[in-house]
Amino acid sequence: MDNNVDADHNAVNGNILDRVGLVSEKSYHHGNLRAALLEQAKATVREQGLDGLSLRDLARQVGVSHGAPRRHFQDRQALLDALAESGFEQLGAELAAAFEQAGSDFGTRLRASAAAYLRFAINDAALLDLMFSSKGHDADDPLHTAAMAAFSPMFELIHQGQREGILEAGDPERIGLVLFASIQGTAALFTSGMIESAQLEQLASDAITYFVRGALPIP
Amino acid sequence: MDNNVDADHNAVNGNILDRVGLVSEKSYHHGNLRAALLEQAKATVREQGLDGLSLRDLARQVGVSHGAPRRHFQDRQALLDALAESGFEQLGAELAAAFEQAGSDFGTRLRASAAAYLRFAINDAALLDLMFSSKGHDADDPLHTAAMAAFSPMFELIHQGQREGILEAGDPERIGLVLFASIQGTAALFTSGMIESAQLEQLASDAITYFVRGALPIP
DNA sequence: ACCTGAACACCGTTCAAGT
DNA sequence: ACCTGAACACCGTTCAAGT
Repeated sequence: MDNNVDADHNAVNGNILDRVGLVSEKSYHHGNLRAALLEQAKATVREQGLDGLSLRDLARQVGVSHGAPRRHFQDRQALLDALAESGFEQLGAELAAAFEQAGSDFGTRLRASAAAYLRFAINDAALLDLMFSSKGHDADDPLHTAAMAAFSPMFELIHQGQREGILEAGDPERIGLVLFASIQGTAALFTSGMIESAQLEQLASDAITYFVRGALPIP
Repeated sequence: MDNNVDADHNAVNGNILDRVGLVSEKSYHHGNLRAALLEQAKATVREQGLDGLSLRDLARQVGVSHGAPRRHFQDRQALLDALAESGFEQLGAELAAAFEQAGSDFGTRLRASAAAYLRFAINDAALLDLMFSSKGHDADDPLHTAAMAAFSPMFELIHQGQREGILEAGDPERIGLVLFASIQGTAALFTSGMIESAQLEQLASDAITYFVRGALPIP
């Protein structure tokens, strides 16, 4: 086998030995430091919030020197950006899973997807905050792409609703953005403490009902 | 006059001399440091973002030693909380102003208020982020109160819509939260860079249209 | 290619001391 | 009552040196 070429070409994100699990846990010095840092960062943000995250702490917890992370993230902001991006990937996966497990009924799919979104907001409030924080975002920001990819099950759902005559015609992305905003706003009201868990369920239900009614075809 | 008693009772937020403007600009050492810090913090957050805000910098810019802010804000978080609260006060004032200047038509008032909200989001994106950031918020958090107070013109608007038969019956706060979430979500999609300025107007318009349709009485 | 460890400038927080 | 300034522990970033 000529796995040499492959390893050199894409050596950052873990090598074959790691994937097969043949490398001991202390082999951070080769291959998977980037992933380990992100994983630990995510856990820390969940437990301590964004302010509890320090590069030096991270390096300590993962067992490397404080200068090591620099090889994988140019600075703290680069790590936060990567963390946000991986957050969108996870959110997208959970939305897609909820979408698929919900059967084929439009309303059921919509409610299941929204519930998955809000579950993410509840479990990883600080991460969701980071994902929607206002940094200098260019138009072709990878985060923009990741966010739209994550929400793509919702856009697909809009398309289904249109095919079935439940939703009005029009650009599915334009209509989907209204749904996106509504769900994200609901999540934000909860993570920021404006509403309690008890009100969240009611608000989420209302938001979806209003959206569906609002997007009804005008007959 | 016995203004001694009054001054002692409420000496933090500037004294009579300040209000009348009889105190020179270098009199920070007496009375208005807290307000000066908040004002400078708001400007810095607007120009540099939240990460550009440092207590020591603030103290420097205001012309006071780095230990001085502690007299008015126990720690950095306390200053951020106060900043968020003052942000809600400003947002509330701007919503109320837009509400009043919009005449008496329900739709006009609704669009004007939403536009004012989004104007705030555009001008002070980082501040809005801070206002909705996920810290440890109790149920009786002053921020919760400030947010609801800020949005109260919207709740009043819901009430008007119900009186005029444009909106369905029900708890105005419950219905208003759907509108709140929708507008805040729209703002978040913009401040986080998910949509561009060009799309913002379209999304805002759609969000309001869908809300009004969604909250229509079911005849 | 990846990691270490010293060095630097900066920060938040505390606290005795000043007025 | 309010502010100063030294002190402390910690942080992000840089960079020569190691393997």
